[in-house]
Amino acid sequence: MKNLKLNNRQAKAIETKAKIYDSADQLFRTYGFDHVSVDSIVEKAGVSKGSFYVHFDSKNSLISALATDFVARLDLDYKSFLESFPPNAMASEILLSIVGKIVDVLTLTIGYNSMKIIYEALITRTINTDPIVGYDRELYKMFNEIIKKGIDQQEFQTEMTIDTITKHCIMAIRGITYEWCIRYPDFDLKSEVLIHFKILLNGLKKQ
Amino acid sequence: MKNLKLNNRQAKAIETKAKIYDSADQLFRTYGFDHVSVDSIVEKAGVSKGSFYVHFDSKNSLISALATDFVARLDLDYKSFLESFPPNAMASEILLSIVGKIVDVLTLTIGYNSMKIIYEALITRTINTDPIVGYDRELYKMFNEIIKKGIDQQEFQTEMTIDTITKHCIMAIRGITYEWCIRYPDFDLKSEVLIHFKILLNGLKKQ
Amino acid sequence: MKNLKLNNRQAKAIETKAKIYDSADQLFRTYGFDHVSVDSIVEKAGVSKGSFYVHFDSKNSLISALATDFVARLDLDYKSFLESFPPNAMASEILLSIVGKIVDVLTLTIGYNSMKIIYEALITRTINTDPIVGYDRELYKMFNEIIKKGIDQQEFQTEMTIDTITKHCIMAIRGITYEWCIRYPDFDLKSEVLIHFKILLNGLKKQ
Amino acid sequence: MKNLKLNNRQAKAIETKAKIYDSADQLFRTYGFDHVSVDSIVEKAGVSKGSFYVHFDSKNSLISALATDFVARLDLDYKSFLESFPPNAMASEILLSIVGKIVDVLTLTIGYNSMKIIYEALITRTINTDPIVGYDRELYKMFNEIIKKGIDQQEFQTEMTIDTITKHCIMAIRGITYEWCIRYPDFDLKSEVLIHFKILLNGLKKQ
DNA sequence: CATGAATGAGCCTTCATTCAT
DNA sequence: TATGAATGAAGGCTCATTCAT
Repeated sequence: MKNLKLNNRQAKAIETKAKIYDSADQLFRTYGFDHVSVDSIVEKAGVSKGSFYVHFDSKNSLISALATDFVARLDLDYKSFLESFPPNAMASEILLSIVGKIVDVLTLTIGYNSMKIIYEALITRTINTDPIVGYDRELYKMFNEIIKKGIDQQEFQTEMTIDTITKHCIMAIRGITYEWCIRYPDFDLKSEVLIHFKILLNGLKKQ
Repeated sequence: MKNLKLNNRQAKAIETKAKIYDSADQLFRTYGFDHVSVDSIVEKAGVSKGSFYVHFDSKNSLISALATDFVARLDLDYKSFLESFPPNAMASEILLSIVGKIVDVLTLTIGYNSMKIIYEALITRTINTDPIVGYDRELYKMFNEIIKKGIDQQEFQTEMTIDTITKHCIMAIRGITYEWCIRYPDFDLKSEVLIHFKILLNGLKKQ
Repeated sequence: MKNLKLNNRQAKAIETKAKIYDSADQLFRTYGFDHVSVDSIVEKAGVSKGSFYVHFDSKNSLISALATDFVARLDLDYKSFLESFPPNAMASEILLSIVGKIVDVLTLTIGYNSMKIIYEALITRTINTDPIVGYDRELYKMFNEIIKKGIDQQEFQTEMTIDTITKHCIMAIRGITYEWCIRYPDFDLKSEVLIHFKILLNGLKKQ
Repeated sequence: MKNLKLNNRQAKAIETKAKIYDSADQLFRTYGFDHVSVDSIVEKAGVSKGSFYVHFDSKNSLISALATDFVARLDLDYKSFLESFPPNAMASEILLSIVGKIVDVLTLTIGYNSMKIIYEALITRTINTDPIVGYDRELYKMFNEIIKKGIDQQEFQTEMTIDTITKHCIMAIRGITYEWCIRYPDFDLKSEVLIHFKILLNGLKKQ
């Protein structure tokens, strides 16, 4: 009986936390981390301010949690996309496809607003950036595999390590996305990324 | 004689403005635009708050002025560096040299702190970003010339326009610098930029 | 028991709000809305500035609340005064009495200082003027009844609508009160209002 | 020769003063006294801030000068209008005409904006209100004459002194104009003034 | 007379966090 | 767990006036 009560309370607690989490998510995507106050979050969630600090240490820790989950979901999506390729597909093709997929997600699913907010947060470092830029992020592993395949298939040169090439590919995407963020709306992310990768892949080819 | 007197007054005014300007510059470089208050600027400058608003319309306009001047000085420096090359130098060599020079300035002269602040401001768009990212910035013109030379010398392929290549080169630098900003200190800007350009130049070569 | 506790907290909060409210009321009456800062209000109330914004959205909303309550109390007073008249009293007599009562309240209870502040605010429109000048204010209804009675009793002419006469009566009071505000202390509000109403009532009589 | 120079200087000075005066006039009419800064006045006038304080003791004294001149011009206009009546015209007719004329000037020539600003200033008393509300204002003399004529012609009752009636007439206009200011644009000044005067004149008639 | 740089008090509002209940 | 009142530092900006030149 006591357990049951506790479970009820726990369930309520989880629900409360979820309400805060979801409200924050929506608000942040719309207005950015800096322009959303704890007040507005709890108001939208319909809970008290005190509750907020019961469930999250600070505004920043909520942001971090949000970002981590977000990236994890993203990479899961990319992974399933990647698994849809036949084993004998060429690495450069796969690379171009996944890059295209990523850019589509950035522009269509996530959208400029949210991306800008994330890229702001990354450089402002009010949050733990590791889930997003850490080399153990799932995304890096995926790229790594593809590059490795390219080298094994003798499509890519071996002058640089797989890790190096991986890093530079993802860095390129991030760099061009940053450019997109600061040039929006006068910048077509997809075409620019594809152009850049065309040069990069050309430069990586075994000659 | 009257001119002299006026000049004295004007000189004082210029001095005051400079004190504000310099104090702001130092504080911004250390703490970032958002974390420096007008109060702290005028305190450091040893002038009144009213004086601040005599010389600058707002905190933002001061930031803009600062950024514009900054970039102009930078490009002047790059230009004189560029002019030191012999006319028959190869485009890819010049490109690599100037890129190296730029990175040296970013890391050694300007420093991480200041760069991060600028990159923050760029994405936050609290400032007029045009002097920095506008395609009429002197830097673009310099790169343009070099690329053109490379094409004329039949070193680079002609599949893309000069402007496109120029943009992608500078975009690459900016992208990697952004990466530096979010990875510092675990990131060697110079070596990464050079690696990236090695790939890029390789991909741009006429084959 | 829990309710009791809650009530204690709520009581404290109400008390805090009241302290702010009362302090503001006193200060406004003395110095006028424009010359009382939020700082001075919270200082007088002995609470923090943050508390002010917990209880009121803005300085202006406090002013509005103050004005609305003020007028409501006033009209309640007038109403009870009005109800003290015997049903067969003549309309002109009642009118003269209530006008006299109003003027007494304005001069003796409220006082010149407060009145001037309200009349300033009315014309500056820094506040929502509706509770004071809106035709649905209780005062208008009272006057309406009296005028109607006067017409029913064939004391007043029927050339104008009841509403028109009502408006002009109240407008006259307001106009003369404005005159008082700009001529104080060289102006006897009561005698001037009575003279004016003597003329007005004379002009309204059935002939 | 010295005189000539001085005269030139004096002429310049007068011109400077006029420029300040005119600029202030325009700005005040548009934005109100409180919302026009000395800075904006001198900017519009194309003179220095120092010059402003050479010619006017303060912002307030400029406002006062402006108001005085303004009223004087107005009354001159009313006077010439009054003189156009035939000597045997009835007082009530003249009164109604001049009142109509005044209201036309208020609404059409001066306009709501300026009137509101004046009525604000009157009650705020940042300025010397005497030129506007002083009983020695030309307007009072004109009304006085008309009322006197009405009494002489046995049109008006003699229960009140000429001065009293005069005051109440002008007070009525001012009161209704105040009402206009706080109700604009939902208030037709002219028709309301005429209605009010119809009642008043009716109440003043000899019976 | 003219200039305009300098002053500095004043003002409203925001917000993350704490803590007693 | 949940509440929400209370805190207080921080921040950008306005403006009438002065005064040295």
